[in-house]
Amino acid sequence: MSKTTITGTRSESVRLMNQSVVLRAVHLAGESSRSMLVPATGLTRGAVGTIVGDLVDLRLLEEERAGSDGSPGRPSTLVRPSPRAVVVAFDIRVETVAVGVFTLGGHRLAATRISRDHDRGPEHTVDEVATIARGLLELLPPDTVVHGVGAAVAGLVRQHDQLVVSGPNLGWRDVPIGALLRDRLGADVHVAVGNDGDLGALAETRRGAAVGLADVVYLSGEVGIGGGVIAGGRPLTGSAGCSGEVGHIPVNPDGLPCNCGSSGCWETEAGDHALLRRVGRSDEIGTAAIEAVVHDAEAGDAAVLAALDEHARWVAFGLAGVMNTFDPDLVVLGGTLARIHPYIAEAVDRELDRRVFDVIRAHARVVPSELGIDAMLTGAAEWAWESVLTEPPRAASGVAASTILRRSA
Amino acid sequence: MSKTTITGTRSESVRLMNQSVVLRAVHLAGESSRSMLVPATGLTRGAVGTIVGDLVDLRLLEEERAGSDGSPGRPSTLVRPSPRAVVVAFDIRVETVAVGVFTLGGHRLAATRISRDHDRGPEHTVDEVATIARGLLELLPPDTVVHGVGAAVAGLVRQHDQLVVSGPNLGWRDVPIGALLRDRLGADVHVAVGNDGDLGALAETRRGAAVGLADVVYLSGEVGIGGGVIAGGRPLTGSAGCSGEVGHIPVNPDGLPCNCGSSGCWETEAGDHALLRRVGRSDEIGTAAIEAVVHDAEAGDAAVLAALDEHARWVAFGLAGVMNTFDPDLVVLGGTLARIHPYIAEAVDRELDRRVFDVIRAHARVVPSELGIDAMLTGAAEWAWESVLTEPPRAASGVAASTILRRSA
DNA sequence: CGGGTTTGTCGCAGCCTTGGAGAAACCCGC
DNA sequence: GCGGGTTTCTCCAAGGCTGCGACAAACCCG
Repeated sequence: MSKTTITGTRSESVRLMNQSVVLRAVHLAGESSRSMLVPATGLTRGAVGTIVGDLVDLRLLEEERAGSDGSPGRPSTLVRPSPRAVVVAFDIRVETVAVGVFTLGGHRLAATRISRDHDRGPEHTVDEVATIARGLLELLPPDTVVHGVGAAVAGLVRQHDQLVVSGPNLGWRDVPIGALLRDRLGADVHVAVGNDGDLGALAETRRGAAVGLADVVYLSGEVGIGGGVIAGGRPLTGSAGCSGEVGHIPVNPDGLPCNCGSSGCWETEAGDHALLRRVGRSDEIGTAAIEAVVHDAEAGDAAVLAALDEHARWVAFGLAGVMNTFDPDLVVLGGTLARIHPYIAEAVDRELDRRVFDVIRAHARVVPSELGIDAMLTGAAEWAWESVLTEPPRAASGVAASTILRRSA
Repeated sequence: MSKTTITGTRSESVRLMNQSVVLRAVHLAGESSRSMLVPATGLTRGAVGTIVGDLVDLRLLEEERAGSDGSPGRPSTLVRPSPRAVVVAFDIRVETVAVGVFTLGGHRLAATRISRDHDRGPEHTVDEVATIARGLLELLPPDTVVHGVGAAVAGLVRQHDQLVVSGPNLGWRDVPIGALLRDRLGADVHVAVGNDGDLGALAETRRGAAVGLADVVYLSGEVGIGGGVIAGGRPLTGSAGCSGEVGHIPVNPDGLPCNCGSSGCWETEAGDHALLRRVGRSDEIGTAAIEAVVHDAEAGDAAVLAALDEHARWVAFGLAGVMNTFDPDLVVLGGTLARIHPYIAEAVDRELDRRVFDVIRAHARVVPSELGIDAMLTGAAEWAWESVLTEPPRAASGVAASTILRRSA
């Protein structure tokens, strides 16, 4: 049960907060100059100077004397994320798994995606991704420091013990994914696990279609419909960290049974299965089947287009509820919803015009994802960085990449 | 469009934040001792001492040397909210309007509720409530200071201009309620306006069934179904301040038209009209009609009980979506939903067991409101205090009650 | 009257800000 | 091409504010 607590600020935490603010600013904006950080953080030149110094000492940032940029005045020192400070990100979804290494600032140094073996358990999946991660780390300079591990999982993640409580589409149940990854990569590495929808939302607000926006809803449609919400600039977590499961809003009293145990959930009407059902291909599954539908739509197949129109109405039916609930700046559609967006956008908009409050509709746009399939992986990296971003001195407990290589060998 | 900004902490703002923390602690806990405030705020004795001194100077708190309380040691100085520091709260709903005066700490000094004249416009309503407020203030000591005005309105409130954009059940549209109240009470008084559901949620987390909980959903069923959400300890606002309209989640593709322009909204299936329709009394409206239904249920009327059972399924149908969306600690039912709770609780629970994820269901309870009809008024007071709680020095710009009496005469 | 507890006060350390000196680049006029 | 003026940035020392810790005093109880 989550409780609210209020805590006073002690003077030592002022420095901590300002380190966090400066580091976050560089992380979000990428390479900056000291003088750009002054207005961005609201601190003075002096404070920025010492704090950047701290962060350089922690090997999180690098400074470089800049050459002239053509403008008058002395050029400001450049500040950039260190390319030796990285996190490892995992994206574990139904059909594929992906591994990536990301620097502070969100630059992707390397990434691999492979198809997932459905028949074997979570341990096998963890072994596989850990092996890939090792392979990626081997290619990096030996002084690279891993500051954390992030994992996006297509299932409900209970935050306090990082347990995948339920991943119906993965076939997982009560999988201690956080502990498994930690065991496989070294007990002292910091692991952050999140729901795929939540991390997709995080990624799109940091690196994608919703950069800088405070109220964002992300919808991923892979097999089911996952959701993630950024509210007031912060990820919505809920009591156990399981919020944002908008795919399981009941929308059809006469609907089909859902994997979750309920029936008539939004994802049973607006997910992949529903789409394939509507085009009369209930026996097919997976990305290939969806691609075939998109291909036929592109070719102008009237039956498919009609099915997409019907599908759009269901997408909008649920989306209207989500928008009236959250009053977002932006709704980002990922996965299948992004893929079919061109063919459903008009019908969705029409339905939303009718069902969403005018005040909300007036400013809320619905756009396809910018990050596409990489949203979750990017989000996992952002999630992994979060711990260092809030408390930069933790960077001191980062683990040398070489240590992880020895451990997992 | 809401944007995220990050700002560094300057040393002067530390004091501000700590004043806010101490004041908030006293506001929430009521009379405390200095020594109790030390663990509650995480500050040291010295800091608490000087900060309490500041707040006493601002006439927000009072100190009193305590007598012995039986425990060993020197009794700690008592700290309590000043009974002279008040806010005025308004609750404007469909059938009635209410006015109250609340001290810091949430104590209600006086309150009045009258029925609302449906046929006259918002200006008339504002005149009426302002007159009542004047009457209540006249009864208070002349050195009373009004630190703000809060209003709960049964409609969508756009925060940036405090406009009631849409209050279909009130018959209001684009009413500048904030400006009207300010004009009527004096231009220098701080006015905070909020949606009734949002303020109900605030009230229940501060003074009602959800005290101290971080993730709470409040549902008010008067004519429609209003909602309010506290997420991560903070009220969910959304981009324009119009979030939490869960009553307008579409739940029935074949549903009836809704006042909002859509159809099949949750409130068309779980609101008062739907209940009366199910018991075959579509021609009746209002609290009296609902009371009659409750009376018949109490008497064991089989048809009414069956209708309530059907109603319960619709209540749970929408509620399941809300719970999967927010993963709350607690759902608080207000208004009609609280009134009929005894007759629907079992059926609602059964349906939720089936439709809500187990992890969420395991900790989320559904309870009737503790504050009842006063929830919105209490929430309006809390909302009014919010500005002073965040920045205590603003108390210096409170307005003497006598000034308001002169102004509005 | 002694033990235990709480409070107030004082010096110390940490953090940020201010303001001035100095450095580095640009522009312009000679 | 060169030097002065301008702009912008960095660095440094002084100053103010804050919270922290330790001590002594105040207070209650047995």
